[in-house]
Amino acid sequence: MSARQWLMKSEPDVFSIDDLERVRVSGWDGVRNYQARNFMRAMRAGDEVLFYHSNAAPSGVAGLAVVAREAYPDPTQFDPKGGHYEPRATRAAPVWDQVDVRFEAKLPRLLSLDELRGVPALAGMALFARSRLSVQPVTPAQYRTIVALAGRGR
DNA sequence: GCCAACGTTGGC
DNA sequence: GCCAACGTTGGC
Repeated sequence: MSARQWLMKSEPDVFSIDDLERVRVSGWDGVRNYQARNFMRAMRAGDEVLFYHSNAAPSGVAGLAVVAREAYPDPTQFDPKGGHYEPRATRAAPVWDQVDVRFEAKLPRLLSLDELRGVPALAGMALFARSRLSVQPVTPAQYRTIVALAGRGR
């Protein structure tokens, strides 16, 4: 089966596309929403990811990544001193998963949420209707549209 | 920093 | 199982 496409949000103050470029591969830890977790569980190695900067000025799609490792337990859920501790989780029965993503590219320019909202081909994106969902599927057509937009300029 | 939207928790 | 209270996300 060919790769599928996703959008994943990160606050650039915490972890940006530039950080991913530096480290090349990173675990996508800290997701604490069931729907987002379930989407990560559905990811397969090689799936394509739009790296979205949230809580930014402006927010928008900043780069491309690829799923490098499929879902496995997020280690931060076991750390009582960390901000992502999950008291219900045990090693035998973890609650939260993460995937690893590999840096692919920075887009030639950031595609802001505001600009994406104005693109008719993207009208159905979960990004607009489900603004709080930090991991979400993207259709191949939406993915292609965004990559093409980034290369074309405004 | 504010606050609306919305997901989660917990009392009943 | 309902739903009010609470906490978090994320745009602005």
